[in-house]
Amino acid sequence: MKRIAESTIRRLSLYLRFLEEFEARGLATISSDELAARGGTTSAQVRKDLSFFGSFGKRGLGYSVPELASRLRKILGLEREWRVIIIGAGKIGAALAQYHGFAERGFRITAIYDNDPLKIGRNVDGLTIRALECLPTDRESAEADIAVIAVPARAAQSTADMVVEAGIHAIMSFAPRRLAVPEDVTVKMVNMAMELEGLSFALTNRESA
Amino acid sequence: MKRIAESTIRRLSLYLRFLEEFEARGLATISSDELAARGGTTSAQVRKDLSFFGSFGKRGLGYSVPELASRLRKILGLEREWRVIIIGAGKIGAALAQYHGFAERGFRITAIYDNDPLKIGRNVDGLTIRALECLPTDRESAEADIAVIAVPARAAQSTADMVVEAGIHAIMSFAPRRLAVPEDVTVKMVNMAMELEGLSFALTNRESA
DNA sequence: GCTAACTTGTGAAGAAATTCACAAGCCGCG
DNA sequence: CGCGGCTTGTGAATTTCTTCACAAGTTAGC
Repeated sequence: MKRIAESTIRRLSLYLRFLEEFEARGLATISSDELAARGGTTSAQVRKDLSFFGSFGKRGLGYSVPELASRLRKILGLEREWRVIIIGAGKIGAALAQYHGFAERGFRITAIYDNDPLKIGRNVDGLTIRALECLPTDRESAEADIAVIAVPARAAQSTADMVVEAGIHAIMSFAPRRLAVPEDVTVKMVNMAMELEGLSFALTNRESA
Repeated sequence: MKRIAESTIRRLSLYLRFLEEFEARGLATISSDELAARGGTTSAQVRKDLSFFGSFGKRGLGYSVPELASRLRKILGLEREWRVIIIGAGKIGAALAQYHGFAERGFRITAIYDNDPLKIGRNVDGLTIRALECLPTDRESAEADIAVIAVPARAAQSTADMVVEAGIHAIMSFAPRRLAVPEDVTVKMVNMAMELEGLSFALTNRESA
């Protein structure tokens, strides 16, 4: 299978959300044009994105909403539950642990770690913060699919090493730096401050302003 | 000025972080190669990114750390403070309001709104949650530079309309859908669940797995 | 002041992503 | 059953982004 662009996956994820809305409203079919309008893209883009995975539509008619939704869930791997551990119980880590939106989409948080003795043992939304040094031997981390790294930037690489050692193959990192990992480990960097800086740039460089 | 790619801006933002680290450590100069290594890119990419804005380096020597940092801050518009309002005091909105990391980078949260009577009047980290209907007349929203939209997806568009009406030109939205706005308004969509789905895809489609 | 070792800045080449454009297929109606 | 109106799927064209490669400039050492 050819390598799929990250932007394609991001869009598939978005299409799925629109389909879920349509599903809830009981609509039977949808055209690439309607999907595109909601996603802010073009119908050709929608069809091209889908074409990497097969042909799911009917010419002249469009796509069956429930069928396409189901196919996308399968493609994105959302038919199962994923177990997520959070490392770092600071502002970001704690906020994520308390945010229930992920569980609703099949990402269950199973443990949260920190290395601050003042935090260890405390409770965050039903989860007890554990000592980071327990990570290598914990059942939860051994069974986890995804690790969220929410530690200070300088500790990010050593944390990533630990996570890789524990056999986890997917990392979502909030630290603004590249993490060196084996190539069978996928890293996604997330950083809201950087997004805000993108807006700051846009505001600063507007025509008028 | 030629249109600058979003990916370029994102990288500039990242370079700036590395420069700040180097600055703190007192290093005087850095080469494009060193910046690239930390950012997971190539030296040519770093130089190309910078070249859109001028030439800041010295051949044979590299870049002056404090000077390049200062230039990047200027390019990104980070020499001033930006006023941010948050709309939606649910899980995400409240978490953002309590997260002090933004203020540290010059994004000061000046108000938070909700339309739930049960939430209005409550306090979140020193800010009183205000009624959404006050937004059009509030001084804070009139003076705000950036609006964070953290409301349910179905309310996102009407919220965006309100924000645009209030004269705000930059929106960070957590709702997974395209927002229709005038072209002098910049929208950035952020969605952690979609990022997680990207990891889910990667895990599902690994060679071995 | 000359040479050797570096590093930038940038056109040109190459790769990747997006858009175009149209043949092929489906449906409904008379 | 044939025609008209739609919509998909996909090669080709186009646009955008990244990488290459090298001239030009800088410093350090002798």
